[in-house]
Amino acid sequence: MQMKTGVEQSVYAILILNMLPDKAVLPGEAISQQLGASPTYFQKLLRKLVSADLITSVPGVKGGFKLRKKPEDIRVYDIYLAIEGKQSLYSSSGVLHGMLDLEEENSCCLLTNLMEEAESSWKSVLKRETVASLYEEINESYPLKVQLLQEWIKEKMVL
Amino acid sequence: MQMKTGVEQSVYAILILNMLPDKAVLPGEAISQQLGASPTYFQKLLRKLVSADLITSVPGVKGGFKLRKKPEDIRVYDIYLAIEGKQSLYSSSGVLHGMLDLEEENSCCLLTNLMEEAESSWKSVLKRETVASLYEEINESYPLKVQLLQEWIKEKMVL
DNA sequence: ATAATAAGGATAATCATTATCCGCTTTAGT
DNA sequence: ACTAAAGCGGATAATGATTATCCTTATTAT
Repeated sequence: MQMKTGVEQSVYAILILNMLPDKAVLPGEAISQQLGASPTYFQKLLRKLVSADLITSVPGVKGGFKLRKKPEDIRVYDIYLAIEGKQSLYSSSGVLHGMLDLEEENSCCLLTNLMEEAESSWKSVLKRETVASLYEEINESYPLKVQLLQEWIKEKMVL
Repeated sequence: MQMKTGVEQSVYAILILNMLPDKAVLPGEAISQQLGASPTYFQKLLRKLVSADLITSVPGVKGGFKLRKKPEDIRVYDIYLAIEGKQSLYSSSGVLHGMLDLEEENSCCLLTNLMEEAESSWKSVLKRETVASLYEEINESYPLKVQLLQEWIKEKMVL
């Protein structure tokens, strides 16, 4: 039971896009290189972020990606959800049914309630932090490195 | 990102063992049949529960498994931990490092803190419920079915 | 001694995740 | 209009974790 690495990559990808000037756009390949991710698969991740309305894509020769929302309005949870999907961490396999030989009607499952509560507790923490607050943190911790990243972005961005 | 089905099976296995009279023991194969689980793989799960000191095993011709602790002292979390292991839900792949070209020293990772907090929030819910409370619930919901299960246990148990 | 059971290792089957490839569409620049 | 650079979407392969099976050994009641 491990979170997909795609979530981590997506969060940092969005942090990079957050540093992009307005109207500018960054090609997916540039981002994947900076993150050390597989370019082709990383494009699939970006697609999911687009589908989730977190970023927008511009096709064509000067195309690329940029944020769709303000960083304060993108929660880590949104990114998690975009990549992992809405499927819950636990899904009953009906073991209780077999064990007690239950009728179809009463399909309740002891564990399901508890697990749902646990999951929503987990999610609520992910909902607290936004891209804006992450960027603040990272900028306070490594202002110099962020500066360098800014310059790299200016090289690679288009428009 | 899905919890192993082994967690669900283990929880219900332990609920069955909880209904076992003192000194009695239940063969692993009987349990797996009742749960509709693969017998050989289910034995592996039982081994993990033994290693975690949640149940004890008795080898030999009248052998089987029984609870090691009182049901009030077995939390759902203990079972989860026994099966899933202590590995956390999120583990950083060092994407941030590559992105900012960080030195080894400052190996902190933005996301790791948040994810750890989320995970401990998730776990704290699993720590609330015990086998005893689960048994109460199930017995209140399906007293008749539990009765039937009791009888089945009396047939299958040994010692 | 035999039979039933757990223990443990090796290995296979299955499934989700990650990765690659290819053909298509869109658009800026010439 | 043509070309090149980018995103889009489908098919498919590679990888890795989970689940499942098999076989051999150890333990113990009869």
